[in-house]
Amino acid sequence: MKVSKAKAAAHRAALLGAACRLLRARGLAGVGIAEIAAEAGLTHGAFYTHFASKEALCAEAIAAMVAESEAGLRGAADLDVYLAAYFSPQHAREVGEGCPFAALIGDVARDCGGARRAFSSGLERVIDALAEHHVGGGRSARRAAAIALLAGMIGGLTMARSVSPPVSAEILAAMRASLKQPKANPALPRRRSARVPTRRK
Amino acid sequence: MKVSKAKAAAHRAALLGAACRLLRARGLAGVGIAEIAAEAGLTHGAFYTHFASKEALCAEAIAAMVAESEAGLRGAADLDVYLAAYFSPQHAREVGEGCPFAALIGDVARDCGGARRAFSSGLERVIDALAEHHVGGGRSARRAAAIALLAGMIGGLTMARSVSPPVSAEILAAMRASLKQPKANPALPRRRSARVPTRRK
DNA sequence: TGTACATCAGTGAACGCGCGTTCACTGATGTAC
DNA sequence: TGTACATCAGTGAACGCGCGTTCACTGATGTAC
Repeated sequence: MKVSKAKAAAHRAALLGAACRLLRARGLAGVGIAEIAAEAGLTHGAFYTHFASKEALCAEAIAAMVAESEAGLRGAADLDVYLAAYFSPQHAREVGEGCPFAALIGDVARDCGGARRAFSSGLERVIDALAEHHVGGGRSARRAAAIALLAGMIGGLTMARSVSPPVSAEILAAMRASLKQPKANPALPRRRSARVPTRRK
Repeated sequence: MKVSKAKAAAHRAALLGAACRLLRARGLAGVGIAEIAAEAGLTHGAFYTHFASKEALCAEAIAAMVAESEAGLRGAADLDVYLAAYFSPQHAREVGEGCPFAALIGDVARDCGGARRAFSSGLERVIDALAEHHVGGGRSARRAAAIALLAGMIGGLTMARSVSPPVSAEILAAMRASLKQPKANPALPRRRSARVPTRRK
């Protein structure tokens, strides 16, 4: 039966929210439309009044997740605090609520559709956001430093999620120590000073 | 019909080889038994005379891939040369022949079976192999440095594979510059010297 | 060495299953009068 | 404001499809004599 426009909009938001959680936790191929709809309190048929296809949903969910991620990063006052939380055991455990880049980069690297486009444009914006946390050097040098940092973040977190608990803890600790105070940035080997402090500290 | 034992052994090796290539290129869920068997010149029915299940094949294929990867790393004379090749556009392009950790870490992070066990034990051995390329500090400090390096490798390569060609090139260049000569190792912030040269240079 | 036959690697039809998607239908909504 | 009715969000059965796996069967292999 028909429902009010407000309820329909809420249903759409619920579908998108469930998709964000489930896709992150289990991957693009690991979740079905029926489960996403059930999580949102609907049947699978209703899904298609809100989204054209699973592919369209994935693209929109990824766009929403990376936008939220970018906002969180831009709102972070202290990069060290942000990184400590990023490499916390809790973040390693809660894949469904965590960094969408770490959770979905493997799936997206093989995708060729809208999901990849949403992911990659979000990744670029996050590189810029991270670059703004560095001072010194030109735009491309700051971007290079941001890329190296982001690579360590994504690689370190996914590594921690792929091994047994004790090794996971060792990896998280090593990454926290490694990326804290990125003052000796090897991406700028010939700058007069290797010191690249975070913007606010 | 029956075939000679030598041919049967060759068929098994062909199945495993095809699995290694296809699984890396398209992920654990992205390839079917029928396609792997066809790639090896067999039909899907023959597959089950060599492997108990797809899960068993995945575990064995991952074990083979990570062993080969570890051997390549241990045989590398110069880490800088190894890293330059690792972050080459060719390596970013040829997923099916490249680093199994970067290709499969997303899938394995969600797996709970033999595939994950094979992957994680291989990852640990590669951490040790990388640690041996560093001198200075105790075992745990060298492992921490190796973890940070490996995180950058896996994260950087998967990032380069998830974006458009120009950004991919930028990421690869930034990672090559960032990880070359890991002399200023942030994993050892309080050591008397941050200089941790590679073993042979 | 030659023969008879048990073994078993490989074939391909068939299985149940879950997937993404479609569609005839339902009935509350919200608009036209 | 009250009523009649077109709209359309949601339901659930049904679709084709590809998957992993099974199994009766085939026929070359390789062993026992």
